[in-house]
Amino acid sequence: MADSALRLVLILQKIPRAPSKVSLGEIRKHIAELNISVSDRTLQRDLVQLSLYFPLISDERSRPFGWSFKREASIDMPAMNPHEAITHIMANKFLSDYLPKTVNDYLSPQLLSARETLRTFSASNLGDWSKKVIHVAEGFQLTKAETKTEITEIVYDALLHEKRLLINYKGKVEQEVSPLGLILKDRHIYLVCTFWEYERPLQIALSRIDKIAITEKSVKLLPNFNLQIFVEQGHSSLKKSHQQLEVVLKFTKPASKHFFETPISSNQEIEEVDEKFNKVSVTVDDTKEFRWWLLGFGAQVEVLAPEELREEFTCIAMKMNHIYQKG
Amino acid sequence: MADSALRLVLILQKIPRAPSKVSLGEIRKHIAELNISVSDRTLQRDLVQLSLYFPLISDERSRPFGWSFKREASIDMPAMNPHEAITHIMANKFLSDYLPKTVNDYLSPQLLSARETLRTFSASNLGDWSKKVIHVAEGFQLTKAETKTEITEIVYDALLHEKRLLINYKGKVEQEVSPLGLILKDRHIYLVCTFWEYERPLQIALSRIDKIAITEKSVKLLPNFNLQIFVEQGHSSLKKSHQQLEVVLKFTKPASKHFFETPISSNQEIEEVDEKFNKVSVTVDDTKEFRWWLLGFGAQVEVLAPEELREEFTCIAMKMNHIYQKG
DNA sequence: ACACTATGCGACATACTGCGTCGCTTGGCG
DNA sequence: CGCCAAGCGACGCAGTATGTCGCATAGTGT
Repeated sequence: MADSALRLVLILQKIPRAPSKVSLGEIRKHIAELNISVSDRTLQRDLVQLSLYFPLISDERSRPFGWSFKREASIDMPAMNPHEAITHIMANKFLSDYLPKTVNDYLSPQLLSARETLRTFSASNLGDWSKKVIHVAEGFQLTKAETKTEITEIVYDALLHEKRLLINYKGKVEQEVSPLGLILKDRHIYLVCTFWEYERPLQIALSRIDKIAITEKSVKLLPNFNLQIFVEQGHSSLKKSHQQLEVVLKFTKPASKHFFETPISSNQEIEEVDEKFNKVSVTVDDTKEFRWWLLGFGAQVEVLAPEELREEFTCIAMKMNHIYQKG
Repeated sequence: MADSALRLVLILQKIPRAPSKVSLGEIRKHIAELNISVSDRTLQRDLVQLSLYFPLISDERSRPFGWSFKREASIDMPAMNPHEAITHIMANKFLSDYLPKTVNDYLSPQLLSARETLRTFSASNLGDWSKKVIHVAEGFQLTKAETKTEITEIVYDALLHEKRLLINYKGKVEQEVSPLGLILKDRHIYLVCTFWEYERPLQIALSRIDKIAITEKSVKLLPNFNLQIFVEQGHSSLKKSHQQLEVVLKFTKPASKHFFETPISSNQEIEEVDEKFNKVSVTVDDTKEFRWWLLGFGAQVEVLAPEELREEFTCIAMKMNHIYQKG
């Protein structure tokens, strides 16, 4: 039997959260794909019925009407299980330290139901579950970039519909760009795009865009563009080379202690030198980041090998000493 | 009739993803609480109906039967809109670089529907959407800890039900612990817990647990325990002090360049010294991490103020120079 | 500016199906 | 072994969901 109630549920499934919307035609198509044939009139009635019980809104400013859920509406199906709920809370704590607020806003419906799930499930009311999970950011944190919601949304739309954008960046004049992709890096979101008819992709931080508008013009296609390769080819100047370094380091024991817990790399070997020092041998990518990280240990580490790296460090140590001695 | 549609949705909402499950009795209770009175027979029929169109499975090995969604099933209501979908993909890329695989496994149903949403929505088939978003990890990355799924699940359960755990940690003998909370730090998940009847909370890395079992014994309660305070009180030795430092730094221009884009803190001021150097004044928390980060610049930065910090750096520079000169 | 078409919506009659009830069967538990 | 709870097939009736038709209105194309 072609159950009408079931059809209502299937329709509900196709209705997105505002500001997205679906037309009756799209719903008809979806229902037809499921081998349910009913007249349009019935679907119209269904929508009206559903809106009695669910927070649906129909945008009647233009025809066909567009149906959507209210923005904050959330109906969780399947019910979130407690493990998933914990995971959502952890993920959220983590993301909120690194990604712009916009990102967490979009994920907040899930977060709310995670909290709700744990609230009803928790053995006692010993406390809010979000207090049982905490994120301690590693390293020194630069300020997190905040991007205006409107700007993020317009960038998303342009990427989705593959339309060009008009942007004002850092107070410069309006530029027309063809969006290609997004890079998450250093707590910022960067838009990779080409300018006007040029073919060289560049990256711009969303947080630095002052004004933005989407156009009707389709993007300039770069058939061979690949974001992964774009990033790897050091446009982002990440890798010093694609080579690996076999490094031998002499650490003070306190400094080396935490490599027991968190290995630098999978082939790490630790060996005791004397009562004050450990020797650590590892293979790492030859990157700027590695040098930066290693320099951070200051006088707690000595580079024993390779010779080139030792020389780099000798040189830096000399220069630093020189800087501070002269004062 | 609209009642029946509403009822179906309410039932669906109560059905969790496998391996959790609900019995008809639990559904009846839930429905009754919402002031809907139908016979059990109707509910049974509803479940059968729903399973025609949704990936429901009923565990008929024992009575009452247990209903659940298939493990990978995801039904998003409201339908995910494209912006949410993009956000999910970004969040996933990001998390997978930092959190154990287990975490992403739990989030994967949403990820699947995000991909599906974008696949149907995308203007062209220019490519998989996941290729339009990329995450470039900042800094030097230590290896990511992987935790066995079973261990994570048991820890979650113990936290949820507030039961003690028996763990074998780093090959030591079995210990009884009362779980208190989770800390995310340095790409690891740490369990904060007390041992036996002791009252001092300690943290252990999930990745270092070899064997684990949940008990029926309730946790030892620490009424005054607060995870936030536990972390802040420097058990994790994060803050050198709660004080702020007014720092003046002299950077080489290349090094200072990226503070224009990514400020160190909100009150940062940059001023030109000469053609080679910029002077940067900022207020920062007085932490180890800040020193580490600053040291990473090597000879590209000079600490001008405060005097104490300058002395620290002078000392480190001397020691480093000493280390490398002796060789 | 025009007609044309798509969409939305009220009314109506009927076939249909969703619902509770009853009773039999099966499995779990003491 | 026996009792009780849960599952499920059958049945009949009430209620309503559905298709159809017709009209109004808003876009669309020429």
